[in-house]
Amino acid sequence: MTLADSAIQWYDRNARDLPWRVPGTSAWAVLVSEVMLQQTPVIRVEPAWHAWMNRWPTPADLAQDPPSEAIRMWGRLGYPRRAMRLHACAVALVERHDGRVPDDLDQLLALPGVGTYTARAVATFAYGQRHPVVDTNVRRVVSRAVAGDPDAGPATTAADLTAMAELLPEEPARAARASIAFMELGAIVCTARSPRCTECPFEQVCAWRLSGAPAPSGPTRRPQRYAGTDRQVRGLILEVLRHATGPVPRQRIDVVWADDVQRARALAGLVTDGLVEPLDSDADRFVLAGDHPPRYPALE
DNA sequence: GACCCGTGGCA
DNA sequence: TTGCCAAGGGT
Repeated sequence: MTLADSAIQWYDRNARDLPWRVPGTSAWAVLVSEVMLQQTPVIRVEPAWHAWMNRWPTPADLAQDPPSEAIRMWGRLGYPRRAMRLHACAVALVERHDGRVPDDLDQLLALPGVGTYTARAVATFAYGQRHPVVDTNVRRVVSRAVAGDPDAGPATTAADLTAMAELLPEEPARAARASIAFMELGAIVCTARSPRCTECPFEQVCAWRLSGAPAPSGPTRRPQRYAGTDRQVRGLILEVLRHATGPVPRQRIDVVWADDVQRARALAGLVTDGLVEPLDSDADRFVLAGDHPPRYPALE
């Protein structure tokens, strides 16, 4: 039995019940789930995904609202640039693809916020095509089971895709199932910390396990700080703007962080990224992108 | 390839 | 308590 076979067998008995896996889920719904799942845990994505799909069932629905609404709906999922790109993606789908999600890999890749992983995930899970789909889970599982390494090193896209391609069954539907099975395995059994090897279908064949499951050696990747970074300051500023019902005076932003230089840099970054817009030329009021106050009809 | 981009939960 | 980590993408 191949690795893919045993992974699929395990998946059939142990897969989580996730709403975007329900047969018949639209490609748009799959795409939204994939973008939300970029660096955000399933447990936090699930309610947000339901709310999002309920409000914007199709790309056209989202494209009709301003980016600010997408940023607000994004809530505290983190990396709000993803919300903005998902909105831009909806606009692109309307403009270039008649409001539908394309099934072509290159067309998917050309969409805002859609990279190597997400394009392949949509083509595979929404359209049943045969592509290697490699995320952090797959890289870890393959790294351990096949290469015998405790952890995958830095992502090397081409090599990762090649490695996974060799494990895929020929039949597309079964290849897709193998990919989701590897991902699920990495998510709930072959975890980064304290893997549950006794529950793993690869227990008897895993190269890492067979070599005694050595701990990772040498320096791992450098830790990601958060406290005190620009990211924290950006988060605090955006938090204020998300809850605002109108233009926010600079004074209300000034109070979220004491360091003038860092605060100004963070705000400028948000503007550069297109998440925030200065409302006036002297930049003393701010809004979320596209969130302009009503104007006097006489001026229109 | 290195670095930047949020947020929260858990060991 | 705090470091680690979570279905990446863009520059």
